[in-house]
Amino acid sequence: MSWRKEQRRAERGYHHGNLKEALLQAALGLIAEKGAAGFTFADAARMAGVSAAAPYRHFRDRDELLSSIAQRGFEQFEARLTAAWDDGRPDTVTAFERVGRAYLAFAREEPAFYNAMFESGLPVDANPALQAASERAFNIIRAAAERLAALAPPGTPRPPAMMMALHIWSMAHGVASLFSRGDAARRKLPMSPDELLEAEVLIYLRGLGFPTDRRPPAKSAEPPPVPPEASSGSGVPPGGPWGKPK
Amino acid sequence: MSWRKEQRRAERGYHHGNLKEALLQAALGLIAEKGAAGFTFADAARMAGVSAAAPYRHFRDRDELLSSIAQRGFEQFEARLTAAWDDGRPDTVTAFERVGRAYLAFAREEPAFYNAMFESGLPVDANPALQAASERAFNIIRAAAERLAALAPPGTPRPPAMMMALHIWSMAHGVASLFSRGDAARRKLPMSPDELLEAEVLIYLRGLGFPTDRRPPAKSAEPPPVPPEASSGSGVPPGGPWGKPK
DNA sequence: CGGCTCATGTAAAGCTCGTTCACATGAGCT
DNA sequence: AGCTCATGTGAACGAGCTTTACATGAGCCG
Repeated sequence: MSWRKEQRRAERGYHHGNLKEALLQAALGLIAEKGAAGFTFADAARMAGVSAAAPYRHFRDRDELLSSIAQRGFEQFEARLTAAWDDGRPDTVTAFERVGRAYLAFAREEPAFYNAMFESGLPVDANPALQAASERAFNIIRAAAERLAALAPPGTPRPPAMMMALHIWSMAHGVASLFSRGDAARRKLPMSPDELLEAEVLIYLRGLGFPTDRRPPAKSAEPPPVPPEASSGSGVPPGGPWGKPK
Repeated sequence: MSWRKEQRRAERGYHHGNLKEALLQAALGLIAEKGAAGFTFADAARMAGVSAAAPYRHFRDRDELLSSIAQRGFEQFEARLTAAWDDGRPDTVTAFERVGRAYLAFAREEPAFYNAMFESGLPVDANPALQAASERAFNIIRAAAERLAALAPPGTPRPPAMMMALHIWSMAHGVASLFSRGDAARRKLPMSPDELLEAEVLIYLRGLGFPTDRRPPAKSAEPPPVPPEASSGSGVPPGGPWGKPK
């Protein structure tokens, strides 16, 4: 069985040339397959065709590899959230919902990153760079919440943007971890995780007094038509975000 | 170092007498300390004062021990949620919020159980007993949501109880995993996880049209934390669930 | 070109863990 | 008293993590 390794060596020489990147890619694949817990340093080395000790030239230990992946994940996460937010276009509520969907999409499409970021149990605050990356990502949600809070219907107390951001984050994370990943996704649900989160966010926003059943006329003024129902007895618009009751 | 084991043996004889339970307790302690990932079968055996092979007389493998703990956790979880719900007394909304707090309290006070149940990555659907226990716990939330849904203000579409239950679950789980456990709890927040979740749930319920600023006249106590200044024009209570804006 | 140096890779070894196996012990029944 | 079987032991295997001493060769300097 040794000819395999010999051949690899023959193909690429004694030095790999790009081992660090190769290890990251290998780890990413392994984590996607078996989870951060199941991934092994040795496997990554094997996959890259080097000895088990080689990775230590590039990462202090297994945790540092995991950390690197998590950090990279937070960066991509931030990028995707930023793109989804698109600076609040075409209107704040629409963009806000798009951020929520982007959160779920990331969790679904990048299970390895998501796992390393949120489910690997590595101490986020141990690595300053990691913590910073994590905060940058959260700040997108926070900035969006800030804009949303500024739209609070007149006459109502303005909700703290930070609180809103934390709420939205917890909803997205809760839905993602419980229903949108791995075998958790196998739970039988009356609706898709995306729909579930969208409804949740909409109901929440309505609870804050935002008009959510209809979008403002796109381009112009944000401070939108407060739905007439808002002044009625219960303040609840007809037809819930979950669609029409059957 | 061997005198240690010898002495243990001398104290308790060849047979432990209650090894299964001792292992469960040991594992619980270890998981609380180092997480489900960090816990080792060997450590549990050591802690119980037996050889590394002894546990295999009581558990097929490490996963089965973890599974047992998770199951026990779900049972305690169910018990606590049931107690908190108290069949909806003194009123549905109050009881509902109490369930939310019980969720967080459990996550905080029983980190080992919570870890095994939700963060250990073990396949819930692999073990039927485990799955059943998990479902029983969820059914408490679901039953509570059912009752709450029945209270939907007249004239509004009744929200699907299942959806409400999933929403509440995701909020509680999201807050618990992000802010209420381990080093995640070290994130600096403008409010406690309990307050965060309570506000989140209240806003959500308000989004569904439930009156949340004041409880229905409970027969007994039910001290109103907020002065009853509720009578602005917009149908939105002044002073959000997050308290007074400063 | 020749030689030096240092980043990068290797092999071997020590440790822990999970797991299995053959064997030991003794509690409880007959 | 003797049997039996559940329960515990020790040794052993393979695998992973990590360190250490050594090997290789790419890039640089004269």
